[in-house]
Amino acid sequence: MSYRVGVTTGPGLRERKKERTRQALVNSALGLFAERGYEATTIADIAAGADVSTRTFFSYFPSKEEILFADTEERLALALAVIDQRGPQDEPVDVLVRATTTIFDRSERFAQVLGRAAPIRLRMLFTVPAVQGMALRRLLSAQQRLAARLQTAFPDRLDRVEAAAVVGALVGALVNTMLTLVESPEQADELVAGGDVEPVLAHLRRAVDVAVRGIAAG
Amino acid sequence: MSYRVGVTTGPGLRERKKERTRQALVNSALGLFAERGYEATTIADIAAGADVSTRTFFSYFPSKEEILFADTEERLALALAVIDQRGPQDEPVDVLVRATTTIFDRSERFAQVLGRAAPIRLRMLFTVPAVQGMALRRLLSAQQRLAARLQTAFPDRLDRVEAAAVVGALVGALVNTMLTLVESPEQADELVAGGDVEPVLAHLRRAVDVAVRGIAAG
DNA sequence: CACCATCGCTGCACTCATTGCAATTTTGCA
DNA sequence: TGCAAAATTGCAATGAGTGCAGCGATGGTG
Repeated sequence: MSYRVGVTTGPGLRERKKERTRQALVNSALGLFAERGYEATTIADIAAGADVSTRTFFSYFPSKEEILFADTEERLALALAVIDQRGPQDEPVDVLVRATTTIFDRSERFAQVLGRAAPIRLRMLFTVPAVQGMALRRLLSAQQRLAARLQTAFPDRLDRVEAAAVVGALVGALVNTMLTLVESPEQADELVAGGDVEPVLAHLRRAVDVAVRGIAAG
Repeated sequence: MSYRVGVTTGPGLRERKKERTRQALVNSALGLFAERGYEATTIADIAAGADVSTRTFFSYFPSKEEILFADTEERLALALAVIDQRGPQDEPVDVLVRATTTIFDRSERFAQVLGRAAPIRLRMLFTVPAVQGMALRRLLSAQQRLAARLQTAFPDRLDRVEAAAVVGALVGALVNTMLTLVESPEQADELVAGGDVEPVLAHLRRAVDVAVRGIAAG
């Protein structure tokens, strides 16, 4: 058993290759989804496009849906980090709103900075039930993690239940509002394609406001 | 073309037979799910248990998941009705909370009055991703309908976006809290099997409170 | 009552996602 | 160079879901 001292041995060839294959799969999938649509693309197609066997696809992603969410973990991590960096004067709300809008800013929001995945995913969200289901399951799990982290950041302001309720209220308001504003894949496409984003954002701000000030505040 | 006057001709034989088959399918499915679990039950099994062909299953339910939700429409209708019956003095919050707790009372809450479906569904919710996804999709759609109805009930208090935000906040808080409180299928089983429900309800009341008074109220 | 247009049920063939298994190939390291 | 672990692959099988065409039951109609 020898130790690797001195040299910064990055990830070995194995790791790098694996990462490349992963990327190839994601690229292949996104390309095909965008071109022919989700249903019309088989896993065999995706694998072929990445030069691996069909069977190998499943050692990278457990299902066809998952590949559309390959980038989300990292975005959640970003939001969690925002929570960790609470200032001493911050209220839980401040931090949470900041974290949440970070996600929205960098994701379901509109193309520019975004990777390729988000716009395609957004479209599939409207057209493929399985994808919508997966998105919602991930959203719920993300909420749980946000709540846990928020509670950690404010140990003497919140208990677990309060944290969950707070996160749920904010995210719930945002999501339901978003769905009300953007009802069809066409509208989604339009926004992604650089439509006028401001009115949507304005409404989302109102949604945040409702959650923050309470339903009763009307 | 003749008119059916006088006699109250109920649904014809065709309809009645169809309804019976539908019930048979639901019963068969629930029985098998409870007995062997969801994955271990094939659609062929379900169909066999209802004395119809496999193919016929799909003319009643579009997918295996759907059969677990055969009873939900009616419960949503109940909640919508509660909204319609707003009193002149009611605030939107009052009505909404009343409607929402109606749903919780009669469903994901605990066995007693409930049909057979709810407890089984609750268990599958934790163990079968596809079922969870379906549940969340339905929940979102229910939120949209609740929002629309609430807006109709308070035309000059709410616009569509506010209504969506309000409903989203309340339901979001409830759902995320619920998930925090009940984390495993075992806990769910326990509650359904008549465990002590009061502490859970107490927490849910706090969640409602958070949503009503606002995240900031801490 | 006989007749016909629907409607529902069924079997069949097919596509595709997903999984377990066993054989083979690649990579990391001694 | 040589071996053990890890990754890739092909193969076979299961099960969900769909389109299609034939067949019998049902509900009027004359």
